[in-house]
Amino acid sequence: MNPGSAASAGPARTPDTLGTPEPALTDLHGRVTDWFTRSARDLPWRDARCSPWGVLVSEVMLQQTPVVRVLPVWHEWLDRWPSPADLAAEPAGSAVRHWGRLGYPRRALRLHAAATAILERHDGKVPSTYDDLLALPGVGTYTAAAVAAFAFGRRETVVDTNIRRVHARLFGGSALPAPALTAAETKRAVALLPREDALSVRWNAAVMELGAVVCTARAPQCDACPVLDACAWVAAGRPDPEYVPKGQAWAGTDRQVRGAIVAVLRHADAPVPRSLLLNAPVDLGMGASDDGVAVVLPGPLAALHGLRAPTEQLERALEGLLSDGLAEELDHGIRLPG
DNA sequence: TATCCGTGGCG
DNA sequence: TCGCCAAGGAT
Repeated sequence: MNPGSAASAGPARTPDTLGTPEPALTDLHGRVTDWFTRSARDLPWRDARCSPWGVLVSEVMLQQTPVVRVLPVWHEWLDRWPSPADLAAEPAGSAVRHWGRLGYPRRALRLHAAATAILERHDGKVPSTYDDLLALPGVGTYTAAAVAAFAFGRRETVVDTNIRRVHARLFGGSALPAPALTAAETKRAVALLPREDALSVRWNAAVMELGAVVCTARAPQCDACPVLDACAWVAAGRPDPEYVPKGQAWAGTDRQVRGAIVAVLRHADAPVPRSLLLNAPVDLGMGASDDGVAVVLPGPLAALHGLRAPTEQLERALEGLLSDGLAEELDHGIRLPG
């Protein structure tokens, strides 16, 4: 049961992948959490008064999006929708519109669906267990563990990209973790987790923070690291990464076109005619019409047509948005989902 | 499991 | 300048 008490001979050891004696592990816990106490960023979702809903919203917004860009949108959302019921009472398109430019707007859609599910299945209260959280739309293994831990104080094994990188360097001696999460990594994270609930929560938050501000991907600030002397990667002379991360293509992709279309819809106050999305108007003036059909801000529409995307791609991107529920088509045009 | 899904700042 | 990267999830 206790991962660290399985060894037979010699000092108590955590499992093979780690090989760190118990006292050394306790020392690491203390040094990293002490560092966290001293230098943690003051983020609103870390405030003790922040609701579980606020934590859930933050975790979804932070999926693949930096803290600095999340902050203003998070405040706007929590102001506007202080509870899951408040969001669920609105059309899904409202969530997408107020998502701003955080990217991956399907997350807004899923957050709205999660709010609805919370209302229907959990009496409007964010569930506190890993399994119940995992069942919510847009909540995967990371987010379920993070919310259970940070909003409810549960002992969960939280594994995000920051924690993976810290573990890879500190214990694995590698510059970067494997391309995809491995079973061995999860096992190691489980073995490292402090036994006591409150300490495990701080450990999760602290290692994540360490990866976010010190043990960063590109230019790690090793001089500020509380466990520099224990780092296997530094001890090995900071070897280069063992593989080349494949970059994310962008220019000319469907994603780029989808993003441009959603931007148009977000700024439109009425359904936008399909023809206006697919074909560049002869005169790019205001793109507006007279009898209440559509008024489109010129910026996003000009940006869309500025991509010079083939009509076929525009159509494919639009169909994708429609089938994903990020847009809906009415008789007179296309809009965010009502 | 590999791929798709946005956006913008930084080294 | 431009590729890399950011508290992932769903399929």
